[in-house]
Amino acid sequence: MKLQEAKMEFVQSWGSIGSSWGIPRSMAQIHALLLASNEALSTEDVMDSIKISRGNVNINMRELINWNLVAKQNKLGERKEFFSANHDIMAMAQNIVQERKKRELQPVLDLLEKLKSDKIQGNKEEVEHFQTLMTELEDFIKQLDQLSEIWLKLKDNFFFKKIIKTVS
Amino acid sequence: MKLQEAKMEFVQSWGSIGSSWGIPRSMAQIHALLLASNEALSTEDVMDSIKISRGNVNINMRELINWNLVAKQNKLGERKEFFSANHDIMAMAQNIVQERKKRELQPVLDLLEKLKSDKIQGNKEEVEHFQTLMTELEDFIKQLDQLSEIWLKLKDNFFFKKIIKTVS
DNA sequence: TAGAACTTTCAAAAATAATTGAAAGTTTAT
DNA sequence: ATAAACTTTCAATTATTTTTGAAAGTTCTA
Repeated sequence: MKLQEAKMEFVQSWGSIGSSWGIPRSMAQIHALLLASNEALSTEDVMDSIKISRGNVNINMRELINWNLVAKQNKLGERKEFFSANHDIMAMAQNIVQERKKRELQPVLDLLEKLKSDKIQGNKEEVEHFQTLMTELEDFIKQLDQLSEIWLKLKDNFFFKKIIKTVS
Repeated sequence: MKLQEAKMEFVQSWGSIGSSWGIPRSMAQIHALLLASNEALSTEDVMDSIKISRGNVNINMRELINWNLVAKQNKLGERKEFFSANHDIMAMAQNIVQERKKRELQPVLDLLEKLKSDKIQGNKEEVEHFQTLMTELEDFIKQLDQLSEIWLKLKDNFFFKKIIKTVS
């Protein structure tokens, strides 16, 4: 199998995976292409490789930059902009988690906060049931947060890793 | 604020949150409704509460049952089926994680496996770069797996919790 | 300051995903 | 066996999301 084919298969699959996690197919594909590429690519390189429009590359590249997954590069003597992925996979994952936490966990917390603080009127038992639910959901989300902290430690703390291994 | 309003606000929000995580809005809404409800509900109860069609309720309810988030119930003397959510939030989260792992992480692992095992032809340096990427992604996914194990422990092992607290 | 090289924007089009609803299927009671 | 009560299915419709591409905007060079 030629490298080019392998790369393209990877790009395709990463695209569909992203898609099922709520990340636009093109964004995931661009990311995969840059990850798999040794050197920085221009907008046109990307357009040609994955056959998508200029606008699409532009918009999704911006998003990847926002997520800190990709950075702009300049090549000496070239006017065009080039792009390269952050090749540290663990840092990459951290950024994705961070970003989704910010975008999608925060709204839940806000909602729960609001519904917990409001004085709710109704049948006592039912109100209690509802409020218990709100509290439990909040606890759960806090656990998720804690878990991502643990992961950070796990990632680069040898000592910590050992302890977990021992206890598990 | 009346309990009914609070519930409905929760149902709405849970719907949009689900939506942004790649879960159909109606499925998330039905789940929220059942979570917030003291007692089991019938298909018609759900149709009326969130104003969606019978078919929609049926299909999404089946999916919720597949995910082990909801169970069928029978009421004495009633012919209809009733549905109730699993009210243990942590178990619920576990099921969701499990389900997504199965559906979306497995395909990635299969892909990486395949691309790692194939003999890839091309410029040596580039091939190496590509293969390193594949290996790193695999490691990363394995870490995710490990993390979900740790979470299980964290959930119900007091001793473990303590240790983590100490080391963190 | 003109114009070439390049980037950004965004309304419209295309692709994808979710929902409807009525008909077909099933089960239960008499 | 029939009919009523209920559930399931799925082709067609509707809603949502993504992508396109051409025009507008920007920056650089001479």
